[in-house]
Amino acid sequence: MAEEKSLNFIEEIIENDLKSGKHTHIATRFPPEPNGYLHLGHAKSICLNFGLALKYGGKTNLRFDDTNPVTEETEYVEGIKGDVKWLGFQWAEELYASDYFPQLFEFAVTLIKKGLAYVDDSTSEEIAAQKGTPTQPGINSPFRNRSVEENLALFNDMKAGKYPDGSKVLRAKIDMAHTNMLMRDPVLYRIKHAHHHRTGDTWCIYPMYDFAHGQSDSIEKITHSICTLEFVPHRELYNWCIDNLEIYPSRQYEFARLNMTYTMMSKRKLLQLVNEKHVSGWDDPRMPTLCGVRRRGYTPEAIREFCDRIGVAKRDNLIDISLLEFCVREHLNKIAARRMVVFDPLKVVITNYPEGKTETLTSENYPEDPNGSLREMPFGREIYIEREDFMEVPIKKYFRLAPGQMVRLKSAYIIKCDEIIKDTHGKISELRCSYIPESRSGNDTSGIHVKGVIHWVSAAAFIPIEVRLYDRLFNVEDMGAVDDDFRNHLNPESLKVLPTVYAEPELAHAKPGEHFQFLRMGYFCLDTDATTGKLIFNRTSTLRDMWAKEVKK
RNA sequence: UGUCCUAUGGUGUAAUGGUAACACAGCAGAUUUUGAUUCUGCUUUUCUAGGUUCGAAUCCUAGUAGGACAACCA
Repeated sequence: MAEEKSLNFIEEIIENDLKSGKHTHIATRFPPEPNGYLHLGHAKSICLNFGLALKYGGKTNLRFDDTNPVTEETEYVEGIKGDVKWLGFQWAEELYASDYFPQLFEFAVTLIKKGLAYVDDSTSEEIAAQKGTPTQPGINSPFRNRSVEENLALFNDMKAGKYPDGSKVLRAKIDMAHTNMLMRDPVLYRIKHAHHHRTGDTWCIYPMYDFAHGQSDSIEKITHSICTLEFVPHRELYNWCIDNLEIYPSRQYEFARLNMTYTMMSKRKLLQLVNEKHVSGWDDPRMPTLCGVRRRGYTPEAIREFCDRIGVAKRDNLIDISLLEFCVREHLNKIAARRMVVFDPLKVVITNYPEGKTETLTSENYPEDPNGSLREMPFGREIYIEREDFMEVPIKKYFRLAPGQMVRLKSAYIIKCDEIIKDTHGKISELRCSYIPESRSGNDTSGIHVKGVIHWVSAAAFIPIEVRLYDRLFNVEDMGAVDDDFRNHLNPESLKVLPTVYAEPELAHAKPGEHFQFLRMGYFCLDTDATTGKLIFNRTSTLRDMWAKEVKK
């Protein structure tokens, strides 16, 4: 029997609706506005909406909320579709709020005829002033009592393009003293003589979110319209429209959006980072965008697992980014092929290894898998090891290489450090070591046990590659709490490029989309900037590092 | 001096009137040809005050704290 997982509050609502017979099936939707790329916050919503339909045997539409032509572009539509697919979900139908413009126009006419909407000539400043404040009631617009006939004529003229932008709006006629600001005669339609990415120049009036979203849900017979908490006050208006239009009663439910430490999910601010070139683009591997984390090497499996673990509730949250990293490592540990790469090389000459001799050693690609494949690695008299893996004066508990000490070269031999060679500046330029011929991995008969195991590459056969090391984008834990400019908190060390590091030759065959673990260095993947002549790898994530913590103490 | 939403370890999420649990993080230890992985153990929790009840994290009331709402954005 499968372990019973407790339900989140939306699943509870759905199960009750199914049990009570209110619904026989469910329909959800994911409604992005095509004015930017999707980020991890959207991933939470995608996993929720698509996951619910999958779990309860319903369907999920992908609907673009494209009611504002001045900020929306086809480029974003394509990006969003690619991201949803990459995450692993398939929508039932690809739809656009703009498909409903004719229907939405008729809905507006219906409200006018019912005396529930009017054309207002007030300026946006005047309308704002009429609204009042959360603690003070608003006042009626002087145009509030126009006749149905006049409103109808005016609204048709708005549609016909007789008025310039901003000169008139259609407003709902509700209650300027309502405690909910959104119910104080909200704007339903505005004039924008702008080219729309789908409808072109057919329209010069566009519906507002509140007049498009609920009705679109209703048209598609969405049973559970799931959105984030900031739309809670909109629910009253959402229901008002549906009730007065007497259309299919979709219902809105709100959950808390995802917030994460050391990053930021505001699409507006992410766009600013892109435009001001603080990052290389929407898909910069430091960005919390889906295209960014994909380029960085995060897997859809890891992100889905993350979304599953963070849960769904109604209280504000700040998720520790280490949970995301945990999910990424958990998946990558299983699927990443192991390779050896030396970042900061220190030459080692094995003095008792015959000059001119080379041999081929094998090492496992997937050590977690007992039947995993092997790869071949050249070994010779001269190799490079990580400079960090040698200490002239070792600190306590250091069990790597030091004068007179032994260490194992991963999948090769045990070596002992005999001599240090320094350059004229006193910097260590080379190590002279001797190896134990009987200690070869696989048939070690030396009987010697060493605790330290380090990675290495052959000095005669390594290939140069570039690696890009990423760290958190911001150096403040809770970016939601900063009150000055968010750009003041960008982490200047979020990207470190190592143009030439030494990799084992097998890495030359790396293909886009493959994941690797560079032994002891982290998880990496080929960057999209890589060419056949120049291999560039992104560090997806570091490995957990208990030694670094030990050293700090 | 309004309306609405929310309050459980450091961070998240469960417990649906009946022994407060799980994950991440942190700390210790075991294993390890990656100081990784894996395994074991430990630290830490119901906002406050009343009330209902045999029994309250859960229900009620009040308070406190945090968040949302005054775009012709979504």
